[in-house]
Amino acid sequence: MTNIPDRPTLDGIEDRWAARWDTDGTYDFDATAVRADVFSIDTPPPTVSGSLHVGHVFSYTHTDTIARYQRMAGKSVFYPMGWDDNGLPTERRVQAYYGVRCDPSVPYEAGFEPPFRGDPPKKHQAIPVSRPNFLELCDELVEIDEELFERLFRRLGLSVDWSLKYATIDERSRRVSQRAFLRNVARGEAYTQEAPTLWDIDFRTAVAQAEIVDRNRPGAYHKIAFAKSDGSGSIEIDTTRPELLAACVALVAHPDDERFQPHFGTTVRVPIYGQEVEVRAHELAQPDKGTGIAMICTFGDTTDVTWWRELALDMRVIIGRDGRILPDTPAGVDATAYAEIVGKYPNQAQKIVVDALTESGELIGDIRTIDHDVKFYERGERPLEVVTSRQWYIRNGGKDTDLRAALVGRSGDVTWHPEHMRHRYENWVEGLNSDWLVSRQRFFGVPIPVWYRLDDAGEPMYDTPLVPDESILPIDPSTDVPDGFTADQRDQPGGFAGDPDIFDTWATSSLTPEIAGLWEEAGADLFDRVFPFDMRPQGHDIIRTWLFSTMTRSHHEFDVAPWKHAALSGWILDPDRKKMGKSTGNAQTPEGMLEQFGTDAVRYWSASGRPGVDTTFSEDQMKVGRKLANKLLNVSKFVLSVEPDDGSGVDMDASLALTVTDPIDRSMLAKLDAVIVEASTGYDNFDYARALERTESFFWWFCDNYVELVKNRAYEAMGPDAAASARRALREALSSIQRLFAPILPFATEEAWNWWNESSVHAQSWPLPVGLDGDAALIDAAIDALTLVRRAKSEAKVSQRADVDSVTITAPGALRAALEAGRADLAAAGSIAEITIVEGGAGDSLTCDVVIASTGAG
RNA sequence: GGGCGCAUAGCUCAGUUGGUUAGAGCGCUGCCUUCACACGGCAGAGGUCAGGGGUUCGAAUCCCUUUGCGCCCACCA
Repeated sequence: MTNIPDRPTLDGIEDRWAARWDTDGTYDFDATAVRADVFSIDTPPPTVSGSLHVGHVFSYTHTDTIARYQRMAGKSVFYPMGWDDNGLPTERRVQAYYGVRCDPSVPYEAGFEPPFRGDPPKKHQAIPVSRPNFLELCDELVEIDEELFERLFRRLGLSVDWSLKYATIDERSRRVSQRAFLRNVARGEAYTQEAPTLWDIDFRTAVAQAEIVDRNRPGAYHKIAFAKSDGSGSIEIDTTRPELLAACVALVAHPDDERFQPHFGTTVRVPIYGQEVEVRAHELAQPDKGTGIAMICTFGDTTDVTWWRELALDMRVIIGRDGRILPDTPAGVDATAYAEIVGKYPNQAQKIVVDALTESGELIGDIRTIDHDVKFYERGERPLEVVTSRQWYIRNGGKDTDLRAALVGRSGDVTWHPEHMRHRYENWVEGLNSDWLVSRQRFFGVPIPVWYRLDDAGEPMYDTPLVPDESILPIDPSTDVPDGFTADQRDQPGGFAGDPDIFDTWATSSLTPEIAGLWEEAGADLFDRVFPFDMRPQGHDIIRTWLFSTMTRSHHEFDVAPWKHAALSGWILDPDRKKMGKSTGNAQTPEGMLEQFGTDAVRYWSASGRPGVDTTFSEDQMKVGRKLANKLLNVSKFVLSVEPDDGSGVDMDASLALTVTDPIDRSMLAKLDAVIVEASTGYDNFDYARALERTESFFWWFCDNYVELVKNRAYEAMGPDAAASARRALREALSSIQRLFAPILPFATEEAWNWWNESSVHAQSWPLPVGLDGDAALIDAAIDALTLVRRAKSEAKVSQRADVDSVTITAPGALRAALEAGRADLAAAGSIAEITIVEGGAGDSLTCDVVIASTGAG
């Protein structure tokens, strides 16, 4: 029955069992299961640019433990994997990998060969390639990356059903993304608008509020005098951006500020450039900032946008989409002065303007350097500018208090793990101030599936976009032609034009439940079996992006939250408690860690990080995990090496209650029952760490105490019935222990399980309490006594095997019965010739007087 | 400025409705090559539970407060 190696080992078990699970389909989803029998997971699709890092291993392990538990608890687990491969990260990686850049004006070249495949030299000048060629290279590279990712995730033992794979750029994702968007358009939840937006000048694309981060940068206050137009003196303002003087359209102070009330409605002359601008009043102006009066430029920051809109000001645009000063002189601005800064970047223009101000005497006092926060695109390298452009938006409550309140309320549809993460979501939604900008002026992404009629002047008619029928999705409006038009009408007056933009990656990944669940896909009946999903696992850093955007789409489309539970993972911290960075040591790459410690050891470390809690990277914890996995193999070997019914004549198929007769064994099983309940409760609450802690704690106690105590009896030192009780209890406990550890240590448990079983441990049912009427506390007395005997031997510096002539245990009455029950086991475990139990002491404390045999004491 | 979290042994962390003497692992010290395991076992040392105040018969746990650390958001002329 058993097939136990002489020397159990963890080496090589990953490859062996991962391959076996794959061929056996151990983790296949049962697509016929009804909703009530399904546990569905909205797996985070990792960005496939670059490489996987320790954080991936950490958080994906958390999800996998829950998936494995739910599977064993009887659910058909829908656990797909997706790759987030569309969008800017891939474009950047393609540029760096092949040494190219996308230039839509370049014609397509069939059979194009990039100058490099990996690691172009640093000084290499990127060569321009056509958009279709660029997209081909994107497809090529993501395929390479995705293979790498899949290999690592398999090595990590994720119990994913790999047949449920998707990529956010694949045809299905494009179709789902476009379908959902078109429905948003039809219901008025998506709209297009020309407006000032934050703009990255390097990537030349608009960015959304959720992708903006503050970075602290040095800046400087410049005090500048604006002469009153009527010659009655001047007004001084402080600005950090003097280079925008040419874009100045007004000054603004608070309406209650008595210093400036006399000036409201009057005009001043802008230094150097000469345009006349009005002094205005607005509550957003802060009397205690700078000189209390600010210049408004179109546009220096988002406050300027607010003032420009609410005060109905003129526009003087000077910064272009590439971040350089535009060639055309704005109205009212001195052309000669303006020519000095044309074509410069803002920092270059600033020097020129400051020099001119210094020369003219309009720069007052010294420039005062400061550190201040500046808005950046989270992937960007230069500060964002505000640029006016036409963009698509999806309503998310940023401009609509009712919708905002509804989306805040959706938080209540979800159980958060840990609970306090709810606040992150609610705070973010409550603080929104704009709708969700979903269009991007980039290349590798899902095309926005609309066209525009062109009027007789060739101008697009944006208010009435032409939309495709859902049945032909996905489309690419740059090559597909709308109904009622012919290809030669493209970009012709009276014809049509395709929308040139793509969706931001979040606009597609906000639909992962719909993509993975085959929402509205032809012939599929999956969606109703999995939606709303049971679980959304993700990092807490992307609550404002992925979690919120998924919620928004589901709210619009289904009027329900897309999942029942949100499980938020923490960060990985360096051992010095700083953010995990590049460090030395091969163990800090996922591959190196898995190689050095073994998968189960790394998973053990991951699972010891409690949900939502930042966790220190700890090789020590991985060593402990390896020790645990090793111990599991060895104790399994021991338990299984004691044949269950070896010549005893005892019926091992009889009920547990009939075979397990010894109160000590029943006591152990009662403890195990409690652990099973606690571990199950932990997993039910998405707290794998608690389940692990309870299981592990019991396991070490089981090995160190119970096994040592009953070992001799199991060897049949006290007769067949006594042995049968111990053997049966040992096997019962082993079976439960292997299953309890299976979600955390899938490889070691599978290895040991297969020594005595035919099928995978991961296909077994989750252990249930056996419910024998054992007294969990009973065994503690015997173990306390055993510990005292061990201590006596340790202090006498003799072997634990040394013979003991006699032990006199002094214990209060309440414990004496318990000691009697364990008396024989204790004598055998401690090699004790004679045990005397006498009345004494109080509570549950006992003392031992140990007389070690003189012979053999050394 | 608003919100959230954290603070327990040298280190990493448990300690779920308040309940005897605050636990584990690592590290450290000593002992034991023992018939599951030397990738081992046994034992030991080590803590004013961040500080202060309060509630209670009883507080690491509940309340108030101070300090320190971290995160999110807002403001950024």
